[in-house]
Amino acid sequence: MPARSLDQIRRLAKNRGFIFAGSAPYGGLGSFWDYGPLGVEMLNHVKRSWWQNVVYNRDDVEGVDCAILMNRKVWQHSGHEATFSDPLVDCKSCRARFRADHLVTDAILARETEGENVHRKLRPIIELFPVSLKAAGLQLYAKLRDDEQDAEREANRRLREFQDKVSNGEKTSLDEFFGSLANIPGMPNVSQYAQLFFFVRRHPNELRSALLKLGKVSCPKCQKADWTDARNFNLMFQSHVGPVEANKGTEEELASRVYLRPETAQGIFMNFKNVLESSRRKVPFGIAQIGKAFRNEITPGNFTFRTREFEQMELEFFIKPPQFLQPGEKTDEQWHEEWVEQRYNWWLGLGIDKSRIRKRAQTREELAHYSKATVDLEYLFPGSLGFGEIEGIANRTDYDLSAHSKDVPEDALKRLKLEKNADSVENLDYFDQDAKARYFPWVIEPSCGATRAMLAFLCEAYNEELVKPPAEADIAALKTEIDAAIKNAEKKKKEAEKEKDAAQRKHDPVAIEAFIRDLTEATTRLPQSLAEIDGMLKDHAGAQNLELVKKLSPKVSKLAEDHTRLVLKLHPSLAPVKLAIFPLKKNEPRIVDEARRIKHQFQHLFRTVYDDSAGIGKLYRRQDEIGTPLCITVDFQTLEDNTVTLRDRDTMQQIRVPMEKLKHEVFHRLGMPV
RNA sequence: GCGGGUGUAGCUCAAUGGUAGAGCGUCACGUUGCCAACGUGAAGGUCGUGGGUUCGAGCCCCAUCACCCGCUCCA
Repeated sequence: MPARSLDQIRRLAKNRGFIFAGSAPYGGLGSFWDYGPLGVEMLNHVKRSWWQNVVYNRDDVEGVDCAILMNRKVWQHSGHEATFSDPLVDCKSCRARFRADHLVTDAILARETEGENVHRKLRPIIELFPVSLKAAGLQLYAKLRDDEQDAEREANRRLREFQDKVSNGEKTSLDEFFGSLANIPGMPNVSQYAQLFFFVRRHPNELRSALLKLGKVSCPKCQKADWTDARNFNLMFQSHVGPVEANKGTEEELASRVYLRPETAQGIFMNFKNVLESSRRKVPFGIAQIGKAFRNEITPGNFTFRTREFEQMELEFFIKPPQFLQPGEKTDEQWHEEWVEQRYNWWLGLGIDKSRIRKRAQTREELAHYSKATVDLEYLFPGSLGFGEIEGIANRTDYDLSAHSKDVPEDALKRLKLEKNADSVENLDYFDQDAKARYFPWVIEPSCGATRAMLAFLCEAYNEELVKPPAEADIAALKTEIDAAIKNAEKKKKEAEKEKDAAQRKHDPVAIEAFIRDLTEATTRLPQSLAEIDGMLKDHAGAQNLELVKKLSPKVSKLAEDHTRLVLKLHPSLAPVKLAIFPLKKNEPRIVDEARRIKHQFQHLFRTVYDDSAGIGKLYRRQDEIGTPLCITVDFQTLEDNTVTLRDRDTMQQIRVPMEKLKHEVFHRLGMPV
């Protein structure tokens, strides 16, 4: 059974030297993580395995490693500078800059407080103003979600119609839009302005721009109502090349500004021609790259799942556009499908269980405008995270290479919604000898997070196994205490239910109920579920602040620790340490010498450790915790017949292996070529 | 971003406003003939950080940071 919470993984990762919080002596820095001795080994293995899968094992892929900093124009023409999130607008009159969504919601609230149409349900929201403006929109959103999901869907549909009208220049107005919302069955009876809160927060810049204009929102600074279109604040980290002291936005500043790449892909596109010519490749072929990427995420979190600095493994696979295909050649759809399968199988091959990984085709609404189709691979992470994207395989058509080229046919520009590129001095196109045609290749892009992959593999490998059953009397006593804890929890639940004011509640009755249900169920599976219950008492949302649970928890922990082992069932190729060698008796020089000799024999091949600092049982458990697949123990018999015991991590079984067959046996079990 | 919660040794957690502790882990020595053995000893803390109240703060107040849970968001 894999990890139940990311907290377990975080603890193990810290204790054993996989992953540490960064800048610890200074209190850390939000969501930056350092990889320790074992972490760097494992991350390297993840990357090497990927490289093996997409580069070595194929005849049609080359690798590159590009600079993290690139000419700013790369990011302008890739679209990143313009379209990376938070919406900003400028006042054309006084050049002040504002968050578009804030402006709109501010204006709405101002009208509300002036007495226009304030509904009673809105009063508590208004009272929050101006401390938590957004909370107002969110509360309405929560209300919609809880009570009227159908209404929300219908409202969204009408909103899209409205947006289309605005962007097509058709005649419409806010009043008309809200009029159309009012007759949706189940729509909460709150004012138009409250509704607006909700929509402004969640919808795109076209709408925000339209609202600014239609709503006649005036500039807080100069009172004029003349706005630029809303555009997105970008999530790219900025830096400067060379010494610059100019103010932001000035010509001098812009001239030296660079961005830390938010994806590695653009470096590949920049080198399309270099690789093509230097490696004498023909389409179809691919270019792979592994490297760091940076995004100034608004909400990082969930351990290493979403961080501002992370590592990507990306492949851009260049193929013929559909119109040049000869009979029998693979279409873009077929290539896409093939890469989805290849990548999916990579995950399965490294031990991800089918029940926890899924392919999910993005819906048409989700697709980026250049993408024809995208399939996400999602892993079922523990706890609240749930299914999270670990890889996306996109069909990017000819968007990227066209976007960076100087001469692109008019019809293609129109189709791709691109402007003519006056900055580029090259055409990233390809002359196809067979088709006797010049074209911009299409691109299939499998893009995988290396650091996310490592997290998924850790979660998948995490196992707490019962190795020896506890005494029946201990189990019986434990059950009695659990019963008491459940009764106590039920009492707290009832107390919480009586308290009508949610803000005054000490407990969340829904969470407690789930906790009681889960705990009751797990208790029936004792003693197998011992470790599970231990974790539940510590991490379950409904277990927080329950007195008896707090008392029970250490007892369960003790019992669990005594009878379970923690083992990372990592695929051998991912395990940070492949082999550990122990002397059975550390005070016997002949045994110690022989163990060290064996370590020396293997250490140049892969990470190998020698350890004699504890009893043999503890030495095994230590290696189990970090996922070492094999342990070798040298004992007295070794001195007589030159054999050692080889112990398997997963089964804990040992066999005797003669020294001359040791290398063969180890290689075989590690899945390495003998 | 919002709401709730938690910050004390590497980890899990104790400690009426009055001398900072336990278990586990780590290290050293001894012992130990295969699955978290034992003995002795040691290291490790300005109690997340900064202010305030007080004769005195781990504990009370304010601020701030980090993390967790639930929403929200999401390359």
